[in-house]
Amino acid sequence: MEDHEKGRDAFESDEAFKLHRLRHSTAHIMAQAIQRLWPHAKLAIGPSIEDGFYYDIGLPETISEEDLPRIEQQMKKIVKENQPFEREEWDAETAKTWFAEHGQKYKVELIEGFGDDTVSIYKNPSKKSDDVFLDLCRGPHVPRTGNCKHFKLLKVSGAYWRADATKDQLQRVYGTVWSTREELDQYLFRLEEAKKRDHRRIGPQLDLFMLHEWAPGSAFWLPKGEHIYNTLSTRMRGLLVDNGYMSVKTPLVFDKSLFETSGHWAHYQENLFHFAEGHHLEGDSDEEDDSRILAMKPMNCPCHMLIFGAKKRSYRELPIRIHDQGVLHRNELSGTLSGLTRVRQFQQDDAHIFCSEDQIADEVADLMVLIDKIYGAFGMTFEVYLSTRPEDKLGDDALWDQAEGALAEALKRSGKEYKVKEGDGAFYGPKIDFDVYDALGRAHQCATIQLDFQLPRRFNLSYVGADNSAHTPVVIHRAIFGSFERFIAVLIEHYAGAFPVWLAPEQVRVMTVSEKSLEHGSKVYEALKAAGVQVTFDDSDNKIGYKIRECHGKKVPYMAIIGEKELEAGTVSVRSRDEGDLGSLALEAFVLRVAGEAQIPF
RNA sequence: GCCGAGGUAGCUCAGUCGGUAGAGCAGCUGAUUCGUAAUCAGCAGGUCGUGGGUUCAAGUCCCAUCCUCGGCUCCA
Repeated sequence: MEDHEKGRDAFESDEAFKLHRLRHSTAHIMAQAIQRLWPHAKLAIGPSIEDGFYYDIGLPETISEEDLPRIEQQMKKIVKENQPFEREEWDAETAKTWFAEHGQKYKVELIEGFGDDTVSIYKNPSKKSDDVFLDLCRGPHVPRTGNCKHFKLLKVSGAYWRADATKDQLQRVYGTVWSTREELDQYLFRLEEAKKRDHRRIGPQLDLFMLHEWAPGSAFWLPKGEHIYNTLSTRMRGLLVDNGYMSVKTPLVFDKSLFETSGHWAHYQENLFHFAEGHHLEGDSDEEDDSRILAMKPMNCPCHMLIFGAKKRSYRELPIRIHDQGVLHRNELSGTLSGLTRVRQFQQDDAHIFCSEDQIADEVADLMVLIDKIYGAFGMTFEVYLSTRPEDKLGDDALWDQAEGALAEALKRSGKEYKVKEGDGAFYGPKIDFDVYDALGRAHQCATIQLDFQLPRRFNLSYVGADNSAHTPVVIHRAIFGSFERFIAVLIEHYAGAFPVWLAPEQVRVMTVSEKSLEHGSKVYEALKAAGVQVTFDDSDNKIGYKIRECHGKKVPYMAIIGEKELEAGTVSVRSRDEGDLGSLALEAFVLRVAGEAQIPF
């Protein structure tokens, strides 16, 4: 096989393979450029990633964004030199010695990690100097550096050697590269578009939510955002109750015993907010005394275990489906917080289904129908993944066989294509993950279905079966939106803030052309309000053009413009956010239209 | 938490070498009564994230701290 074609089989398509090769090769070019600028730079790894590449570099000086143009310039020179990529097989010991002599300790560590007798090296000889850049690399690469013209460096950040916080902190330089100038431009344009849709920009702009430094990681939902939140949560609750769920509210603060039982205290303690029950003033040695330790729940499942366990249960009751939108707190690392997508306080459309093993397939099949319906209503598509038993799992193989079989069966019944991620399940059970795609084609993890054999055991849960003996129920953890916070963030970006009428916090804005139409405008406003429309009235004495412009900025779906013509005819002049001027409509017809579009489509 | 960048009026941003804090939009007041994406004028708005320090003098320099942002999964 040609050197440049090695590894083709691992990719889905020629296109994907070529992009990988291009990206990985450009990472080498960047490494060479950086080494020209900082000869003592220690190279770590430089893989291709989705849409680009990065290279991790150990360097005492910091590389800042201002250095990127210098690096790019150097890279352009290397591209122009059109150096070949030449593969060589080296004896591992020889390679280790070479890299050690050149101060490349990470490469030495990598070679030791492989444990192979030989390693492959890629050389980039330069015609202009004796300088030969070489790097430990599995390959493959494009034939020459001249193949990597359309790149751009994007950002620098920190990253740990081998993703381990106890190891050296390296500097990671990210870049992107494409086969053609057009593709590069398109990608950069997409980045710009995504920036414009960023929920952290649009959210405050549209008065949906705000953040404050005194509540890091927790959102303030302002009236318009609260309306969206409430629309989604109320509808979801109704839908689930219609589908045989019971809806509950459960406590926020618990004795730590609950989490000792659930396992969170042992495995999740660093993410729990906890405190002593006794009354303490600042400076007291708070939790060292003998008072009880309380913790805020990070998940609802332990509460639902208590509810199930509070009564003697019969197989006739199963499945028991408990829905709970309880407020959850997780003490995420300060550096990981981000807008609404990574928060410390949130709510989920959470539910736990307690059932027997042979009910799993039916339950999951029903969920697939719900998930399909809901994401369809938002115009979003999704991909499905089945994650199977990992190596360090709990429970015997027979149980896993049955559970994985049940999930697979449910997926088949749903008719959805799905991919299997072998070994990617949780230690306590297999799961189904959903990648939801927004309007920009970006994937988000929202819905999830996870089987759990362990938690019911930890809580000693049982039900009496038809055979009059005790059985342990299986628990299905499931969410459709996932966290409302994250889901609304996804929606804001999906719609770019231009929500459909049924979700829009302000559906119609009535506006007057002049003072002369105040009275008729007021009537229209009242009529819409009486019909249950989310309507506001702009009776300011600004010019109509100004009002339209302002309203457009707030992405209100409909403007009802009221002037003297409308007063005489008893109509409204309607301007749609998406379709522009719709002309005159009878008031009743307009009300009907808006009310129709205000129906929640799931 | 760690590495890097940032924080100036409600928002977007300017502020040179350390020498009296600026603009546009938004807001308020007044005028204007107007037909589909910005009417005019005036006024007000600031402990420059917070706390220390250096200096005759700090938005600017130094230290600490908080928050926000880019990352810390993609394994040569």
